[in-house]
Order: sequence, then C-alpha cells, then structure tokens
Amino acid sequence: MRHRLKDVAERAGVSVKTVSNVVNGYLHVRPDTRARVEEAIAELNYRPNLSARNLRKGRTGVIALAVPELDIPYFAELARYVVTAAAEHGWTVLIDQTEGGPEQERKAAAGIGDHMIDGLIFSPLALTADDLSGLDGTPMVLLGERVDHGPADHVVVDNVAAAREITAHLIGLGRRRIAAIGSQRTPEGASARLRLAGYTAALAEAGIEYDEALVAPAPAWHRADGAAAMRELLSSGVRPDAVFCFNDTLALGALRALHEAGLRVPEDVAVAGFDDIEDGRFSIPTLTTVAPDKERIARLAVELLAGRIDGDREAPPRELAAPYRLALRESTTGRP
Amino acid sequence: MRHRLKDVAERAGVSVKTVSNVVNGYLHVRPDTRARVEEAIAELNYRPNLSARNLRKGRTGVIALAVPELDIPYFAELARYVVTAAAEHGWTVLIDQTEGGPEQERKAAAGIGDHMIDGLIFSPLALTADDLSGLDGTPMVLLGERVDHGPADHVVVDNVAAAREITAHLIGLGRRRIAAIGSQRTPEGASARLRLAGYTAALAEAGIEYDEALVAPAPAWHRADGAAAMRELLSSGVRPDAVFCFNDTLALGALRALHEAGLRVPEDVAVAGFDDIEDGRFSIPTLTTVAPDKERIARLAVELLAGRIDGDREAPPRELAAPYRLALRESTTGRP
DNA sequence: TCAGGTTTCTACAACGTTGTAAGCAACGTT
DNA sequence: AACGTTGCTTACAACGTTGTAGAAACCTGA
Repeated sequence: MRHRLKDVAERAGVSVKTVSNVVNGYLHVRPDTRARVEEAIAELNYRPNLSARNLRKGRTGVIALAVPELDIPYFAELARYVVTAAAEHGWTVLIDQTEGGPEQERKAAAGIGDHMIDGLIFSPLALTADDLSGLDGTPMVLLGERVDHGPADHVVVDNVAAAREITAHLIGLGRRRIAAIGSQRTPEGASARLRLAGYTAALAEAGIEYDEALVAPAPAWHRADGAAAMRELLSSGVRPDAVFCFNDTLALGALRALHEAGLRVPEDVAVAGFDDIEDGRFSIPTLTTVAPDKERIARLAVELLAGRIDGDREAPPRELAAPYRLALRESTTGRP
Repeated sequence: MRHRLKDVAERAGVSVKTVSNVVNGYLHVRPDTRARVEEAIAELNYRPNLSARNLRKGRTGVIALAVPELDIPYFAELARYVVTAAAEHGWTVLIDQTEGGPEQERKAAAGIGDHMIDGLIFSPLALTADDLSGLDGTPMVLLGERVDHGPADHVVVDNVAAAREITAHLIGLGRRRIAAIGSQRTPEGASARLRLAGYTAALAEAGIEYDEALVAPAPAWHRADGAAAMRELLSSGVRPDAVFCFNDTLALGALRALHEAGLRVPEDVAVAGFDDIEDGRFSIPTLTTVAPDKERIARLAVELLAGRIDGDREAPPRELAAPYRLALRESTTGRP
C-alpha cells in the first residue's frame, strides 16, 4: 500500500516529473494542475521515498552525532542542543554511542553507514589524529579536545584555563590541600590531562606545592568512580580540604562518599566539578562547576559542518572556541 | 574520490555483479576471483552506497526510537539499552526527540523520514489511539502506557500495580499523610493518571482517606517541577510524612526542597520515586524507587519490532509486559 | 563419450527519484 | 507574419545497487 510518483501521476493525468515538481515546490506549475496533483497526493497518501531521493541527490539530510555514552548527562544535554541546531538546517540527527572504545570510535569516524550521513559531529575519547587521517569521505567536526594537527574542524573549550580558574576559586576560599579526582594515564585521557594541567598551573601560581598523593585516578568518569576515588583519598589519610573533580558525575559520587564519611560540604571539604549538568543544580549541596556553553558548542559545530557540507571541502581546518563560565554554588561557597 | 562497484569491477577485471557478490558474501565465487576483487576493494577503499542498496532492497537497516526528551535520564538509559538490543539485530538506531508535543509526536509516528526507517519504537506522551490509526506504513512498537485498543504492538509496565506497591511500602512504614507529586490533567498525563490510580488504590486498601490537598500537580516531570511542588505542599500546611513522586527527577527535586526547608529524609518525610535512574543511587539520601526492567523493555520492544518487520504485518497487535521491582533505599528506610 | 548436474560468472532490468534538455503553447514585439 | 520570450509540461537518462535468468565452464558417473 505504498505509492510512488508514478501512481500519483497516473491518477492526476500528468507526467511523473510534474508530480515531482509539485512535491518539490517548483514554481512553474499551473494552479489547476498543481491542485489536481495535490489532490491525488492526498488521496493516495503519497510520501516520497527518501532512499531514492538520496540516491539521486547524493545527500541524505542526516548528520550523525557520535558520543561516548548517552546516559552521561553531559552528552545527553549536548545531544539535545545539537538536535535543535541541526533541525534549523533541516537535518535529522543520528545519535551514535561509541562507548568510548577505540574500535567503536574508529567505526563511527569511518562514517556509520557511510553514505548514510552527510556529516559527522564527533566527541572522541580514544582517537588520535592518526586515526582520523585517511578519512576522505564525510565532513566531520570534532568536539572537545584538540586532536593535534588533526585534519578536521574543531569546536574547543579551553580546558586548561577553565580547570585553572576553578582551582583558583578553591584556593581563593583559603583551601590549601586541594585534591583532584579523575586523572587518567590512558590515551583516552586527553580531557583528564588538560584538566590536570590546569589544576597544577593554579597550584603553582598560588605557590602551593603539588602533592601527588592528592591526585586520584578514575578509570571512568561515572558517579561510582567518583565515590570510590573519594573513599580512597579519605582512607589514605591525606585529609584534603577541597576536591576538584574532573567532571560533575565524579563530583556527585564524591559528595556521596563525603556524606557517608560524615564530612560536611563545604565546611570540611569544598567540592567542585566540571560540565554543569542539571543534577548539580539540585544535588545536596548544589554543585560548583565549570559551565561550558553547551548550546554554543552545538551551534558552532553544526555551523562548521554546514560550511563543509555545502562549501569548500578542501579549505584548511577551522577551530572555534566555545566560552565557559564558573557556576559557584553551595558545594564551595555554602550559599546557593 | 568516492568509488562504485563499477570502479572495483574494472580494476579487478570482473563484472559489477561479481563484485556485489563478493561484498555480500555470496558463496559461489572462485577463491582467486574473490581475492582479486577484495584487493581492488581495499586499494580503492570502496564502501557500498547505502542509499542505493536501500532503494534496491526496500530496507534501510535503521530503526527509530522516539522519546520525549533525551536529557531525562530515564529515556537516556532506555535509549542505551535499545541501541544495544538493536545492534544485535544489525540495526542502527535513529533517536528522535519529540519534546512531548502532540504535533512533534504525530510527525514522529508518521515516520521521521518515512522510507528512511524500517520501524519505530515510540514512547508517546501526548498521542492517543486515534492519532495512530491511519498509519499504514512503518511497523511500530509502543512503550509504556497502553493506548487503548491501539493498532500497534506494546511493551507495557504495570504502572498501577507498581504505584500501588510503592505506596503500600510507605504505608507499611507507618506513614499516614502520604502526598503525591506529579499529577496532570492534560491528555499527555496518561502515566500520571495510572500512577495516581495506584496511589489511591493503596490508600483505599489501607483504609486511609484520600485527601486531595496532598496531591500536587506538576506541569512537567523535571527536578525543578518536583522542587516547586514540594515547596507548595510544605507552605500549604498539609504536613505530609511521606511523598510518592511519579518519577525520580521529581523526587530529586522534592529532596532538594525538603532539604532547604530543613526537614530530614526519611525521619520527617519519606520520599519515593519511579524509574530507578542512576542519580537516585547516589543522591543524598539515596532514593527508594520503582525499578522497571529497562533492559527487558528495550529487548522486548526490539523483538516485537523485528517480528513485524520480518514477519506478518497484519497479525493482531501483541502486548508484552515488562517486570519491575521495588528498590528500597535511604529515602524511605534510612538504610542504604 | 555424453547427459545432467553444479559452480562460476555475467547482462539486464529494476528500485523511485530528479536534472537536463527539449517540446509546445500562448503571448507580446517588431 | 515572423520572431523571440516566457510559462508549463514532458521524455529520457542517470544515481549505485541487487535479483533474475541464463550462459559458459567445469565436474560427475554411466
């Protein structure tokens, strides 16, 4: 019960192409012909076959967004903004979960179903520049960390500066034994490295000695990892008076562990995160964090991609920076 | 720089169809021919054009998942399970945000890009059975609420029974002034109606009189709405000793409002939610909730859809129930 | 040796759409 | 009356793939 242009054409007594013209809003169609065609379309409940249209046009109207995990609130929030921004360009977004694994990411970068998408917005964890070269095909925009000298467009947030600022905020509160949670030595840990660099820079500026015992690794950046790392820190006896967690879910886990240990936040230990996810605005206490402008990130990414898709594919890669700000809340200031 | 079967065929000195046969793993290809073709494929970095394949086969290998909002953790977690289950069937999942609006939902139900997807898993808020009739095209599976006598397959969770059980749990703790947060009068409020029905049923069973002043509406089911509703309840002077929130984000908002009001959970007010999102396992206090088996829901939905796509499209609609359990945590029991 | 199969490969025709080029009116201009 | 212009419509040929049908080569066993 699926109809084609041909069926509509026969019913309306015109050529297939005329129906196509009506469907595509072509100007020079006589009003009465148009009416007849539209009637036939309605009667048959005709809808164009997108596969055929795509084949003919070489465009699918679909872009992909590849993120490590959808149930990490940061990526879910980002996804929402990307969907909105893409809709304004008439694109549908195919969301792809890479699970952060190098193999999965490579597959995503290679193009999902390849000809299935017009472009790709990609938030990589494990990939390096090498993995990305040799992708002749689909236009791509990278989010987040800079893959050095990568061949693709980028939307970056200055992780080092942001981490430095929020650490400086903790120092400004008079804290001196500031722990960090979330360090990673794996190649996936690009964000971790940058945020750690910001943290150490802030310490150095304030003349506070870097103490490795205060830096806790976290294999992933989930709540459970944050809680575990915090418990580890507490039981190791290093007695921090503040913690900078490399993302908000880690921080929420840390809050939980501190609560269980009977410590007060921020009186005993101040806690800061990174990402500004919605949970942090309602947690107890509310969470001080770095708030990257997610909407801006999404919008810039979509625009860069649009530029590639419609424009010059050989132009040198562009890099746009998205702003961030500090959101100071109860977990450091004690005030909402 | 994009190659077609024809290019590979020329390079390997065989026909186009032979290359196609190699690509599709057709059996009867001589090993040396196969090798030659594979070499050519590798040299040219050939990848099939999916639009063309889809056109020819009438299948796209893509199913859509339409949910109200991706940044509601419940849906994000569900999406993840759906993606996993679909991958086992070789499908890619296109995630569509309907924003819960009737118009958007109708559009989603009508099929995203129509021929673009083989099937649709749909978690409707606003749609009724009427909106769904007249969809001859794409196979569809509905999640959650029963759209009465709807024409499509369903995966349901017994909302009434679950709500009754968790309310009974609160009653079992000795609470008598049990508030409910999340009621809705709009047509979108199907879940709300069912959960409210479970709540009142439990009260009736225990011989507790239903008090309308204890039932707080919530326009949406976000944290902010839960917090607002809780503040409203507290300031209205009804003095509840327990609250059943119709989902977890509402409950997290309520926890926040109770905290701000200086009330202890669960000593002064016990709090229960619905959905078992990850946040609730780390919140302070951790959240008692109804835990629907999301993985099961996703798996059943994908299987129902597979049945429609590969099998009999005219078979009568099926309805499968997914189990749930109560997750009792600090917010009612005081113990983790 | 040959009939009858099996294996291996190919030509052709779709799938449903749109760009191109061209045809045919009807019109205004010279 | 001849001409170009404009508006409307159409036939045809792609887009890149795969199913069908069949040809050619190769086996097998009598």
